[in-house]
Amino acid sequence: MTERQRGGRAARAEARREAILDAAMAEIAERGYRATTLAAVAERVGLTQPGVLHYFPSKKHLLIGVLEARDQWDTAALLARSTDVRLSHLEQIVEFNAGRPGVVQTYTALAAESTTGQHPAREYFTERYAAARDAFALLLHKEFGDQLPGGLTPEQAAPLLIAMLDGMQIQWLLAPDEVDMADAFRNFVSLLSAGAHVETRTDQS
Amino acid sequence: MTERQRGGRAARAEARREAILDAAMAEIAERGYRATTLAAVAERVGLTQPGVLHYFPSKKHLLIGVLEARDQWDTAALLARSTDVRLSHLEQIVEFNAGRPGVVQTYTALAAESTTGQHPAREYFTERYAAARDAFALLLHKEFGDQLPGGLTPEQAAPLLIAMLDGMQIQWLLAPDEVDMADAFRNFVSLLSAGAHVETRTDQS
DNA sequence: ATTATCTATAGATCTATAGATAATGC
DNA sequence: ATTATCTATAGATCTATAGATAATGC
Repeated sequence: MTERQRGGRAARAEARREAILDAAMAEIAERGYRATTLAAVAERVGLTQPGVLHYFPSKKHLLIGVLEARDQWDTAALLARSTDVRLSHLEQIVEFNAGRPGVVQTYTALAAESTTGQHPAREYFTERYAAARDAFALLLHKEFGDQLPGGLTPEQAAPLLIAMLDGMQIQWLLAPDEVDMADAFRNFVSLLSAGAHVETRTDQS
Repeated sequence: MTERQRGGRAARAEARREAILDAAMAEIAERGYRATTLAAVAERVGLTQPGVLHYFPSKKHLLIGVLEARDQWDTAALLARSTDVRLSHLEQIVEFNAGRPGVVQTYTALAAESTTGQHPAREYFTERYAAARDAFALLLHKEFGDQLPGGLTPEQAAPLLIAMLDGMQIQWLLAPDEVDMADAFRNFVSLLSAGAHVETRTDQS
């Protein structure tokens, strides 16, 4: 820790790596992974292109680095860690992310891009979505029990909720002024709460 | 018509163009637009790469051609044309498309890809989604009136429905065995019908 | 004549490697 | 010594153009 504060060689290297990841994230958010060039990432951090490759030996390694550095904003990861997240927290997260385009954008665009061809992140996203479905199902179960409106189970509703968030992301990225992520989320939750046999009394009613 | 059957020069040219569009569509579905090469498209139709450029003067023109040839499967376009489409028809379309990966896949992947950077299809998709939101809102209005479960209006529910379909597409492309598009659609419709003040009696109840 | 295709290639990128040089810390 | 960066460049692609040749139909 003192070492980090003093700024030894290792600490500065770590700072560089993070700066490169930030730059890569921004580039990927703007162009997608395939259209991102190492040179553009390099320029963003003030290095030459081989300079970047000193820290990440290939473009693929860089992508993996970006994906692994996700945990702060990845909702699924959050749910996996925390045992007691409720829908109201999720709303805050959605709202927070809506204000920071670059980050979430990176993930939705990357996820969609990863579905095509032999993409280096395909496996990553396949596993991530499977985990997200489980985590969301658990959350919905805690929130609504095992009977949702329309006779849906939490397991059936979870993928819909995730899909809705991803799909809204696309619409929002294309028309940020006409579409509101947080509103959409609230509306969807209303749908899930609608039939709710008021058996789970909410604290604010 | 007889001209087409006889196969005049123009007719054969038209057939070529369509074959090229099919090939391009397949390539784009597999790799996305940016990763698709003219050479790969050419090989698929048995031409050389400049041979393809004889029909579409640039890669961008080819993409535009693909997008404009969409009308058969584009749900939004269908809704725009037909005045009386109901949710049950929509379900059939979803089911039909679920069996023909390549086509819908192309559009969802392209739509997501178009959100990044200066993508040649960005404007196309922006307009398409705006039109889709209107069309779906109209459809929902006809189906459920102006009061949906959770107090949602058709205008609020329409983007959610579209988003859900797009998002499910991503999940399905990543895990075709764990995810079912048609099921998801039916489940979402259940959600929309749930609170439904049984004023519209369903025939099977 | 016009249209369809081909070969050849210019020109633009991009990733990744090789090898040199500068800076840092034991 | 080790690490950080740079310059230079090989090698791989890709789009698009130029120009030649073959096929087709008035």
